[in-house]
Amino acid sequence: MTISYDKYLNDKQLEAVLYDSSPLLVLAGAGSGKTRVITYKIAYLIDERGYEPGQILGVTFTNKACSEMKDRVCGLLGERFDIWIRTFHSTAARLLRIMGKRLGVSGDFSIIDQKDQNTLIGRVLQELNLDTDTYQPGKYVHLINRAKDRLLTPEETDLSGFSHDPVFQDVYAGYDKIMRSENLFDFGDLIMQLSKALDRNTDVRDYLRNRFRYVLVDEFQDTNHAQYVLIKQLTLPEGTVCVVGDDDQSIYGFRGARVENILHFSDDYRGCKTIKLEENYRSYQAILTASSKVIGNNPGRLGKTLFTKRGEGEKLVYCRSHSDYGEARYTADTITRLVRDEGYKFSDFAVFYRMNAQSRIFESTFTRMNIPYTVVGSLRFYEREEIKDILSYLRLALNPMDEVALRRIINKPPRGIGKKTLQVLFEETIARGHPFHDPRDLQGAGSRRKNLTDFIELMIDIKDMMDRLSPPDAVKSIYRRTGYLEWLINEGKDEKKENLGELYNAVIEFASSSPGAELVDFVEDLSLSGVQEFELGNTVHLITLHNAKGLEFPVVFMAGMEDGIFPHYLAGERQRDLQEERRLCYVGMTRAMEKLYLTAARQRMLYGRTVEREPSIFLEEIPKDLLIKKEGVIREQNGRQTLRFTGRRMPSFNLSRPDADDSKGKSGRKTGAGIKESDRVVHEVFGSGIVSSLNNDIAEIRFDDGKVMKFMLKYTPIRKET
DNA sequence: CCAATAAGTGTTTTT
DNA sequence: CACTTATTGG
Repeated sequence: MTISYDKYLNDKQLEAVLYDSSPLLVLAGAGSGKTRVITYKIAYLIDERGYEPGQILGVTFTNKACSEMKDRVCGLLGERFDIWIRTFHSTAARLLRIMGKRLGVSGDFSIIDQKDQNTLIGRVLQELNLDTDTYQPGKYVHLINRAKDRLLTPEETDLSGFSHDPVFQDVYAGYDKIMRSENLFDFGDLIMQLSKALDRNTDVRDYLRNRFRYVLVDEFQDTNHAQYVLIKQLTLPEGTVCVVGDDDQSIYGFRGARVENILHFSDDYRGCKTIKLEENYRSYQAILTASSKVIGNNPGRLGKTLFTKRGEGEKLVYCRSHSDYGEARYTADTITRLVRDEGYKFSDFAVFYRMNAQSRIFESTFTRMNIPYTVVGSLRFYEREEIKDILSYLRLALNPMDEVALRRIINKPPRGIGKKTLQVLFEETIARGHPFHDPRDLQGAGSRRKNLTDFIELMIDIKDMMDRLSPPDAVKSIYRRTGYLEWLINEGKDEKKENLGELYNAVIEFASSSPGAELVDFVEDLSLSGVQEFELGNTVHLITLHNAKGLEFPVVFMAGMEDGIFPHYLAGERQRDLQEERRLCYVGMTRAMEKLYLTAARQRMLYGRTVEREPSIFLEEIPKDLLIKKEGVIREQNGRQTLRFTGRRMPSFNLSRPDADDSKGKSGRKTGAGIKESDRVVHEVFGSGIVSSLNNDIAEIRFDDGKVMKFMLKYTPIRKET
């Protein structure tokens, strides 16, 4: 089958898809069809270059990006479960689990998150007799994570170049000792341990090089040193690799990302080819010009200039209100007006903010104004107490050395096991290097001993249930056997009870989407915060700027455009940090397709007190002739206070909507709408066919050449035949 | 051991 | 403000 790639890609995109005679660096500007290039490239490699699906590895950063890429590849190629499309961390975790034996690494580790790290560091500090006031656990968690990003182990002789903290090395060593003895991995370990293990076992490294013949890396500007080294280990010297990124969208420096990796790429991969994608299919020109001006204040950029053929579009609007409430009110009013007068749906809007705490005022205001909304990703599912608790039961059953999990749930629900009894258990088991449930060793504990033996029995039962029952049944049994569900009911914790229901649903979903998978795999997914996002429906999205990357919306509000919030005051002094804030601003602005509103408040409630705020410096960087300024003020009217906004409303140009008729299909948005069973359709790649069945958004299509394939309709580039 | 209450504290972004 | 930790009394 020959795909007519040139029909669906512009010249640069096409070049990037077809080029495979040396390593490839694609500098993809915002909205330039980056994901489209990656997915078509995968299709090209398989269809034209003789790669087996299983020989391709696609690496992304977030679970969201990962599932989108999976879906889009699925839309293009049908279901191909054997293509590895995973996040960095899940790739590493999976490889460690599969290859653990050959790598000399225990494959059944548990994964701990930052909160767990914090409590663990707390214990280390206690053991070292350091008081947690002067030596803050959080600081050491951060330092340890950054060290791991740079592949620095605690054995490193020269950590002085990394941190001058006098006790850092001791804390790191103490932390590492516990991690190893309890068989725990943090996020940094997943990458670092794998990389180090591949260095020690070059046979495995060579095996993997051969297995993953072509590697694609998305959001390359967000890779840290360790991740880049890992990529090099997997792809050098052959260099069958394609990395895609945008130095202007690097916003994860605070967790070790190095934009420099893009700059070094051509040094490490000699003869590498660079292709820039600068045509933007998302936004009107006014939005692009304004955001280009802002990002233009950053020095040392590789330099791209985005352009669009879509036309100038409307000016940006900046509204400064008297308070945070006024800001929310202005946003709500504008949304209501645009829905009423210009035919927008609620799902066309997004409100971006710098800190999660900013969402509250929007939530309450939107509720009052009857605007449906969804807060995206603020309290991640797995971070909820009850979810982590159940997860800890599973973790502990799988890894009896996992003291972090043990401490968490041993008395939840209350089992009469307090500090003293716990101490006895530790002294007799884990401290001696035994799993906690080794019954040989349980001597002390006096009258509380029964409580402990009961608990040990409980955990053995849980392990047994996990081995015997299907994942959903096992989880349900654990709810009951632990007494956890009953406890929640008795305590009247309805919401938590609901969440356990959701967790159960997620397990069912998991079991049906990957048949044969075990609870271990689910635990791993959950630990890496990979829970499927539920359908958002027709709602306004409230979302942090960081989470907004990769998304797009017809109308965007950027809230809290105030000095101290954005740029955030903690990013203040260092120029590096300010530049990252500016890139964050750029990312936010370039999410907008049609209308972009920037809002601020003169004063707002922050941490319990009201503070005065000046406008963000980024506002001054937007050309004046592209910005309409408004002011929200309180007016006394008939003794009542009302809110008014100065400045004229923008004239409604009623421009054609970008995705109204995207006949060239190059923007890759919005596909498969309104398709029914037995419709004749044209698939962008495979040509004409008929929909032979359709359920749950999965369409089976019988193509005219007799081929039958299944597609996820939401992302499949098809339309009705005309 | 545990639940309830009081005092205290530290505030970004996320795999 | 919201969340964590320390203290108290049962």
